[in-house]
Amino acid sequence: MASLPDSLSAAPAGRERLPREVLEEHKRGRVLDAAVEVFAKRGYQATTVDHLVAAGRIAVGSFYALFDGKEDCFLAAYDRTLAEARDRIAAALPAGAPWPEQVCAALRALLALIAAEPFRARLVLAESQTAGAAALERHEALLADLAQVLRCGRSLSPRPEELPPTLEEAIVGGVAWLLHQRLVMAELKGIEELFPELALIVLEPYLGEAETSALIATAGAQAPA
Amino acid sequence: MASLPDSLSAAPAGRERLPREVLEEHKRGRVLDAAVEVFAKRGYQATTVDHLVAAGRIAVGSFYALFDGKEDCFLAAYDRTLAEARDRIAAALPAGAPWPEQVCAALRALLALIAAEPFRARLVLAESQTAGAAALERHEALLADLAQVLRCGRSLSPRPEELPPTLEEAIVGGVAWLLHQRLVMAELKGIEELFPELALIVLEPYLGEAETSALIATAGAQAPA
Amino acid sequence: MASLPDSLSAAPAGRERLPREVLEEHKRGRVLDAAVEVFAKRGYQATTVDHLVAAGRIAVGSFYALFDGKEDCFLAAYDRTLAEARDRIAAALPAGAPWPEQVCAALRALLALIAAEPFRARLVLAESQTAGAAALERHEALLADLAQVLRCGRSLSPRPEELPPTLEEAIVGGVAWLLHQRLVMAELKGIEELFPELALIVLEPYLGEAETSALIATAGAQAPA
Amino acid sequence: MASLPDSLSAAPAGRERLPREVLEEHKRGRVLDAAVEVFAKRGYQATTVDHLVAAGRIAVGSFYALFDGKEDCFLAAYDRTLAEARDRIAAALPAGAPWPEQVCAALRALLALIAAEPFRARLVLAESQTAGAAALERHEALLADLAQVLRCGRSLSPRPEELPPTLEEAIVGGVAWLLHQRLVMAELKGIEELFPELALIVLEPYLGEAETSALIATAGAQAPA
DNA sequence: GATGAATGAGCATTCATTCAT
DNA sequence: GATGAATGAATGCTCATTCAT
Repeated sequence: MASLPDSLSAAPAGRERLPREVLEEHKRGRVLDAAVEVFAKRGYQATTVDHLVAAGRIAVGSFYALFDGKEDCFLAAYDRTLAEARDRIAAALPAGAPWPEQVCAALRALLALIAAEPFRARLVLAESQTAGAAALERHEALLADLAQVLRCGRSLSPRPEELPPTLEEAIVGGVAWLLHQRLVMAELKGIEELFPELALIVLEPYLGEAETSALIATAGAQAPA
Repeated sequence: MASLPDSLSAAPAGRERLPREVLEEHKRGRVLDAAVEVFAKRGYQATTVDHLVAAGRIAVGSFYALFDGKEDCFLAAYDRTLAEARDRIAAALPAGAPWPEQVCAALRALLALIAAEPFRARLVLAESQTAGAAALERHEALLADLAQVLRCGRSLSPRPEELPPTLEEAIVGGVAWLLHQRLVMAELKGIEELFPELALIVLEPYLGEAETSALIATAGAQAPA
Repeated sequence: MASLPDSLSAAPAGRERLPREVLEEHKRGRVLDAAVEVFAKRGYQATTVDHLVAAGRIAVGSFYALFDGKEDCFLAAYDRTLAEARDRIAAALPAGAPWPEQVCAALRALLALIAAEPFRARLVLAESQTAGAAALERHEALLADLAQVLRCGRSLSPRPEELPPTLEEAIVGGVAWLLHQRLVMAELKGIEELFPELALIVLEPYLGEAETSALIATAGAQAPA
Repeated sequence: MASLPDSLSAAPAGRERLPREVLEEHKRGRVLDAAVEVFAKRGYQATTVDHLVAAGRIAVGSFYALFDGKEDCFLAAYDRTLAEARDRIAAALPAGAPWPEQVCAALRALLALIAAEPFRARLVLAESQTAGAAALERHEALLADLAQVLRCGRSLSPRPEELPPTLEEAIVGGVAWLLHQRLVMAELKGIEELFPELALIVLEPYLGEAETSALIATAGAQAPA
């Protein structure tokens, strides 16, 4: 679904660039971009195929050539959006830095992304729960994955064995809920200022209050844009 | 409607109980009980009025005499279920006991309720997020309310001012997420064993790790059924 | 349907007046009065049995004991209203006066009735055309009847044989249309001032312009209330 | 929609006519023709969308693509029918002839139209009164329009100031009523023979009995079909 | 006789999906 | 490959009528 490999492998010829597959992919991309906005604005359930078709400036038939139906379109939009977000957040991570700083950077990048792309954020963090079973599964997988990432922090804890087994799921679920709330209330102004709280909530269980606070103060100073 | 004769004539005799209003309410109750199950099993979106009507053993017209429509029925079922759950949990609280023990008792009661009534639990903790705007609002109000209750624990913390402002929302959201996961995966076996983890997650931020663990050990020993 | 004969024939006994049938009739009358208003306000089609039942302060079952259904209720209301109107107009006629003056008196009485009872007027002159086949038939019968009455005027014409055969139907239809228009537009203020025009339209074909105008001037002066 | 290619490419060749829009309009026309018949036969109220769909040989969805609903369909049928009738009657008028002869020609054309297209006549002259507020408004506008046309005749009257102000409304209403009666009774045989009566009713108030009779005799002789 | 709860046929409308052009 | 007209199953809802109490 991501078009990166295409542009890399289609290199041989000189002219006649972007022949079929690329155009195809480009079109799909356009439609998905439009779909993200429609899903985010109207909600998955209230969105009809006609809405998507109108927003994507394609014919109904083309829509069904591109996707299996509404749900498939949503999932494609979800996957694409999530993949891109992952890439961007990965790109924002300070390579080689210690885990806590990576977490801080990831949180910052996440909040920046939400602020920059509220529709996409809504799609991934809110609508994914109302778009049917497959989407819910993806949402659960995402949070489970993030919980797994968080679990690495246990090695930094003085007493890892005393942390509750589902601590990470709870942390991730809690943070997701905080963001979800902001998203559905459309209160995105200053969402980036949530960083200290979130960082505290996420890191405190592993580093303790003192160290976490110190780190946040430092990280706060480092924050670029 | 027309309960005048009832209240006048129903007092003396022992027979002729449950005259009009009571039967009416009883019927509504039956329908709501059936609705809870249908909503929980099929999901709100996949549920049609016909499903509800069939499960409730009433005619379509009667359904619309009882409710304004599908959503109204869901909200009524939600409200009823939540109110009853609140009552039961309140009844399980050790009056006069210190806050942490109250929290433990509430958590235990909650888990017992979920184990005993998985359909109702699903309705309140899972479907409420997919049943439209009004239901989502109720769900948000519920979590906000629980967060408010939790906020009382701050007075027990050695350094309340250093707790993140949205800590309670995160805790409640995190716990709700853990339960939600179990609910949608129908993994309810042994859900009551989640108690120690949940208690740790909920209380640790206020009491610290040591005290919380001690309390849980005690409370664990006390736990009856 | 009119209760007049009842009260006359039920005289024998001293006490125990108005036993069953009269009460029954009284109830029916109340319901019909209410029905007239409902039908006139909402229109026949938009009126439901529930509306009639609510307005008549009776139970649904009683409604069906009184009438065969909505249409039957309308027809009963129509008949009753029309019969009463006929009685009142008949009572307003100057016995023994020549035909043109009778017509004038009837027209005046009709306009006064419309002004005094707009709901009833609407029922008879407007809704009767939208209340199904039976009602339409009654409406046609009414106009045909009035046309027949008008036909008496031919003997006053200098050249009766040259009047078009359907002249009376046209006159009656024309007047009915004028009134219908006022009724549906709820422009009833000053409807009684329509008298000179209507009288001219009705009588001119028989009496000629000059005589008719003179009569109207006279009749106008005579008009009491 | 998308008629651009058509207008560009359709000019030269002789084939490929009636490209998109025309077919579309043709379909709508077919459906409206069928609708006229259905509405006329069953009456507006008794007609369901399913009836229209069946008669029009289209799918339910197509019906709603063509019209907003039953009422919209009726109004479209009414407008179309009335417009065509106006055109045909206008085409039958002897250009340059004096007003009374124009009126006679119009009346003849109207009666011929009714005889030729009884369903359409029923739709316009009868059902328009039972098809809801919008249709009734159209019916009133039509009669008001015709009354306005008639009002031109006043200049031919020896004493225009003595004609009642609403004379034209009464004449038009009267004639409409006569036709309405025939229509709902399905007595259309020999309806064209109504011409002399109608002409007399319409013209006599302006031209007097003698002149009108003479004109009708002449016009009767002229009548072609 | 009176009541009104219960019924369910019937209706208008939407929308995901197909397929001929 | 692209188009969008056509489809019709599915849904929510109303309301005239019945009948047990």
